[in-house]
Amino acid sequence: MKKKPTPDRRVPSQARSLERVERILDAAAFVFAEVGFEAATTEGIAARADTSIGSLYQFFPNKRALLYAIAQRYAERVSELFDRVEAEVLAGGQPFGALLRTAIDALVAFHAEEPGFRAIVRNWSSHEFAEFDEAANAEFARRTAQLLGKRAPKLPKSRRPVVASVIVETVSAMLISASRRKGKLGPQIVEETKDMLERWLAPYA
Amino acid sequence: MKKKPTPDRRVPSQARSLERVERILDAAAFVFAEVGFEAATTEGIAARADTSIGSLYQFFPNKRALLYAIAQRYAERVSELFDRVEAEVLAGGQPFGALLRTAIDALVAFHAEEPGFRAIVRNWSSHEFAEFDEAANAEFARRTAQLLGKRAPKLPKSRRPVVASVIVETVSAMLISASRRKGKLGPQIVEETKDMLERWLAPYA
DNA sequence: GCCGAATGTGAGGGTATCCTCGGGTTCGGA
DNA sequence: TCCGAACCCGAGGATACCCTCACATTCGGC
Repeated sequence: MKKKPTPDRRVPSQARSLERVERILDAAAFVFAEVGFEAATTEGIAARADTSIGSLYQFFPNKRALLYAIAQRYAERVSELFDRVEAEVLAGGQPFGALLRTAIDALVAFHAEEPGFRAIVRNWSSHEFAEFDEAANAEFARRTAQLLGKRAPKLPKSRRPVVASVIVETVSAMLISASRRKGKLGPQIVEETKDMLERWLAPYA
Repeated sequence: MKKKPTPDRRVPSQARSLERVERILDAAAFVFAEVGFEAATTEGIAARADTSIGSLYQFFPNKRALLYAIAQRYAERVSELFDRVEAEVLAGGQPFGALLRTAIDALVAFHAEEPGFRAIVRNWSSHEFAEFDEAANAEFARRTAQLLGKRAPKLPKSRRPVVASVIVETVSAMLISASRRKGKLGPQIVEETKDMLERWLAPYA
């Protein structure tokens, strides 16, 4: 529990180092998603990025900065996903249930194909990253609550934040548990979860 | 990723050592629940148990054995909780929704007051304990599926295991997320989750 | 081609933590 | 009371891993 001096790092400017930083982040995302943050080693990440441990520390002050960088890289992508859902809401074409299902499918696909996102979701609720967890959850819950305001008018305004929290927690638990199962069970879990959420929320639409 | 030799340990026989083992387990449960498994140190656990690191390793071959021992200690208690719910089901007095709510309340209370149980649930889905996670989940899901067979006859038999899995994952995610919130938000999350599960499952009753 | 800045490297220092081990202490049956 | 077994202890060996640093290499404007 020491204070971290957090020494400054060089900001990459040449194309060579920019590409190297990208490779390091990809490798870190892969390794974090694969074995978890604690078990991951910086040397392993450097090796997988086909570079040296020294280069890694040229650009990242410490291991945790890697996770933060990945988070930042994906925050925007998830935010775009929200944007798209909001656009759908404004277009007003889809019924509530279909909208929910589409959104969840998009998240599941994103989670499946992006090791970076998996790394984030997996370590989401880790002890080490309580503040980060809090911030991410607050952001997602806030936007979810906004959507509820538009598509679930029968839901009392005071309950919106809580309902949004439950949605966010339920969906992220689903992502993790579904991705851990082998065979057909994963997709089945996703489908049942969609049913659950839809039936729960439908009366408020 | 080495093979663990897992050397044998002495089995406590005298009252003195039995009590010491209990103290060590209590301390381990507390520390694991407090800071997480990875961040916990065996020396810290020994200190909190008011004993020495040497004594700890007299009875436990390694750190992970502590978590397993705690799990075993609580497996029985949770099993008893299931027994009670099953008895209620057989008695047949309570309507489905009330039964669900009672069961969840019991779990929430248990989770709140037992650091051992918190330690287990928290590390439940940790990477390091995949096999253990699998086993625990399978057991809880199996019993939940049985209960569904009795109280949700309209649910197709083939969907029972999946629905049971979703229930188990949702409830454990709820336990963790609710216990992390300060103030009234925790209990509110519990209430909303109960609503969600009840509304989802009611049509199958 | 020259040269300073940017970049790359990996052996090793520092530290944290798991677990052992040899020696001392306490217990409890005879 | 006696004695072997059970128990307790904590310094330190072994290991793992984060991160630094001094030096080598490459880049790119001139």
